[in-house]
Amino acid sequence: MSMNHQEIQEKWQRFWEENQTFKAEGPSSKKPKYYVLDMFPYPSGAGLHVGHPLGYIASDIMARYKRLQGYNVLHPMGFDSFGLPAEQYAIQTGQHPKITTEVNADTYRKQLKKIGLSFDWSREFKTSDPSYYRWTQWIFLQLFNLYYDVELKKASPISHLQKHFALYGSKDNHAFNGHELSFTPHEWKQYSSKQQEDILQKVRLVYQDYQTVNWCEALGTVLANDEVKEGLSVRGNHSVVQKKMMQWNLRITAYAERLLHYPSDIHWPKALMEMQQNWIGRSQGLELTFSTELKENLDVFTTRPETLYGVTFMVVAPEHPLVQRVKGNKELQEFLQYVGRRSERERLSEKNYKGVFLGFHATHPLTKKKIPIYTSEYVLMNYGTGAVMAVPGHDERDKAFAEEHQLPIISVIDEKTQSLINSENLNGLSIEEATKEIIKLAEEEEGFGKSSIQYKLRDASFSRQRYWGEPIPVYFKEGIPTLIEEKDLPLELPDVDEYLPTSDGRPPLARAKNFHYKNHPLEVSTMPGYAGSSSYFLRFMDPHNQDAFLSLEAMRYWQEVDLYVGGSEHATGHLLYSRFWNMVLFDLGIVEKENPFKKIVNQGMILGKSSLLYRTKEGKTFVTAEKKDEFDTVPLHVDISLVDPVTHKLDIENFKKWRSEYASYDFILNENKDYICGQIVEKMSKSFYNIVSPDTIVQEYGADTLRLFEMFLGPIDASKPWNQGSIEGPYRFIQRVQRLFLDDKGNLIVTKEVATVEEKKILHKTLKKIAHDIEKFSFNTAVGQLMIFVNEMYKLSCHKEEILKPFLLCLSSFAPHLCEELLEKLGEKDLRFMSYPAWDEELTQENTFELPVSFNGKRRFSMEVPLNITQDEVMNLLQKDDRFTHQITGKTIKKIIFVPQKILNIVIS
RNA sequence: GCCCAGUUGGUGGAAUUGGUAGACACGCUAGGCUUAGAACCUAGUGGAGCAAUCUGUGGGGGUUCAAGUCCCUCACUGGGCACCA
Repeated sequence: MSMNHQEIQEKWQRFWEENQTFKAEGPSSKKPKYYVLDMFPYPSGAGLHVGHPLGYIASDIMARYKRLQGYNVLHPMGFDSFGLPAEQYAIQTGQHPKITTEVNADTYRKQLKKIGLSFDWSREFKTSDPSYYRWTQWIFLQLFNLYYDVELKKASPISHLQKHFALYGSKDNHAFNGHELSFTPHEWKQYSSKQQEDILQKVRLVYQDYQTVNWCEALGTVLANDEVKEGLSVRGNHSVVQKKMMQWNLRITAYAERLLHYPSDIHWPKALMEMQQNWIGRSQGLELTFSTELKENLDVFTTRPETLYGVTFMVVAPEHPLVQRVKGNKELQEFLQYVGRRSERERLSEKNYKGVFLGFHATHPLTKKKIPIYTSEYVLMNYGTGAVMAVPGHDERDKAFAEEHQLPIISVIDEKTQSLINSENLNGLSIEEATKEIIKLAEEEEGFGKSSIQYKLRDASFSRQRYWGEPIPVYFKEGIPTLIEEKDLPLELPDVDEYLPTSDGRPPLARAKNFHYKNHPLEVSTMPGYAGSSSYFLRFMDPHNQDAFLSLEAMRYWQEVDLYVGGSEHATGHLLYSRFWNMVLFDLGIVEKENPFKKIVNQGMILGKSSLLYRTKEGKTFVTAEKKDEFDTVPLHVDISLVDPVTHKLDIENFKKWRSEYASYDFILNENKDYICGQIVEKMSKSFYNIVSPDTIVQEYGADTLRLFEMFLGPIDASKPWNQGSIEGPYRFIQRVQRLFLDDKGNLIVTKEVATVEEKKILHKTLKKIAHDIEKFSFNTAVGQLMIFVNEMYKLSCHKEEILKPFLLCLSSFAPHLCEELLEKLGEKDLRFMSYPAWDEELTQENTFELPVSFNGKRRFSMEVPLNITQDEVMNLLQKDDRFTHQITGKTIKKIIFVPQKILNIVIS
């Protein structure tokens, strides 16, 4: 009789809770620290499916393993609880999102505990708790009071800059973006408070500005670039248009260069870093000034300075200021109207480059030729200078435009020799030499340009016209955005009668009564979803501190997240914003490390297997999968609980009950009179009826089996379908482990016998391999090793405590409930006071090995030899071996390759 | 279009980084136990062949004594970016 996993789970989960087993020690701990963090979830109404815990289980194994290794492990969990679904539910039902959030978080917490995850729940918070978002708002205050100093390369207090302005005006200021300012100290003093603030807004790290934003009418809010895909909102697929609005923004562009660099001790997946680097999109080039027939010059940015002689026309974005200078050009007006009508999406998909000549010219800085200036959609206002020097000879888009408008195309680089042609005195130079030469000309001799670096990264929009988010701690004093005082934080989210925008289109917070501060109106937009998640990992270090965001002791002790587990989809969102906030806090001396996450592991997605019925297009009939091609059918998702997971046979009776509208339908069956469903692998989703809940698995097989199974599915970072059939393996393994310790009646059969060398060797090799696999995050092979160990014990009929007890410690990170129970039966009180067994290095080594012997690269046989055998010794042995003499009879040995401990290859002819 | 990752039995996946494939598990086959079934235990299991042996890591080519692993090329799958000058 095997133990009841339900009972054991409940027993130990209660034990852990009562004894606060996983509570991390404070910063005064003498132990070394290890901080393992999971990307905390948004608690949705659907609860967890088996895909969610994949990363949690992996990080939990690491946390438990590190505890056994003697580390003080911080392994917290919380909830990213601000967000759209709760708000939309509130709009529909009138229920306060706080309540929805609470209920959903409770469900999540319960589900997570059932899996036996060793979180320190004493540190839990939700981002929507006022006691937490107080500190999110506090960081907003910091950002508001900072500018980025390009000389010091760090954030600095805005008060320094104010002093500079009063003494020297805008001259020689080192503020990022400060070059746009131009005033004397006298003028500064004459400015009104409002005018001064308008200037400061141009340099603050969080600032208000009219911005062309991604406005989603259907969601009634502004979206960040990464929340929009191909002109549609990522959430809900609603259409998104460009609109000018007064918005709060984060000046993340100031940190573009610093965000590009990672310290050498950081271990992130390569793909993740590349994604971030592409997103930041640094390009080095030359900014050139072309004089025009108007008063204004035209600045362009190019990464190909060497093609300067190939410029035959200029193109500026339709939004470029130069375009507005043109008056009374009917064709241009029509064109601008046409552009204005088009959505972002249409503009991007356009491959025929329409454009209009503006009616005047620029002068080429070297040839002094007149170059016509055009405007076209393919040039973007928000990259570089919003204007390009067109080189149709070497740029596809410029070429397409030139062909469309019959403009000359000059080739300046010979394709064969890769050297310059048609470029006057540059002719014959290599691309590299020519680039240098042009830069020299531009910067020094002729002075028409300077080296420049451009980034694709844009400032991040920080306003949302939404209710369920952190209120922005700003009020408007005579129209001047002013911070509320730190002592008055948190600025709590007010109650409203409805969660919709007002009739005049203002955000829901505008509905709140008395939403004022010192009799002035408060900001009514709220922070975006990423605000709450951009510093939560720091707050976990010191979650109950009422006086500070993070105490000095906690910061010095915990330093950074050692291991961060989560999905790679956060590469350009959460992970980038978090690094940015962390860098600002680093500049302020509030955090110890410039980068917050030392190692990141991206877990893959567990996909669902959906079942499909095939309905004929006309007629009320379903066709079995084998015969679906004989009919014209449309697929229909059916709940996987109605389908046999192995045979894919449909339970027709229950299907008809599930969907009564199909009760009268006919079923065309196969030869065996069965209806077989089609299968496809896709994301687990409510709407596909393919969700497998961890709760049912835990109930049927136990939490330990679930944990082992999820780890055994494959590499942690791979996406893989949930394949329920193979859960039997880990389930049997758990049973087999039990049977090593207990007989059918549940009596302990473990003996105190002394272990043999062979048994010890197996144990110590396992201990070593498992430790290595865990460190390498190779959990699937680790589980394999555990299984091999148990198989070996069966073969040897070994029930010796000396061997089995250390094995339990090794297993306990994977299957904690079972191991606690068995260890208790062996007289151990509490896993907390035990440690991962040290292995004897000598016992893990073999002193002989199987040397493969091959001839001409073909393996013929192998022989057991001592580890350190020499080539001569091997050859001596071989002379006496029939298998060798047989092979070389009548042949000559041309060459012998002997690689110690690897192979002996004999080349014969 | 560009960048990255991948392609190994019926299935999920191993392979000490160039050392002679397929660990572990599922499934399947046979046997044992059982009145029977379930569970469990034992053995087998890439393909072909009675066998020796041959052949095999998406296709083609190459480097090497030796290639799943390195190079070139093509195909496919997944992910990211995409008028970024």
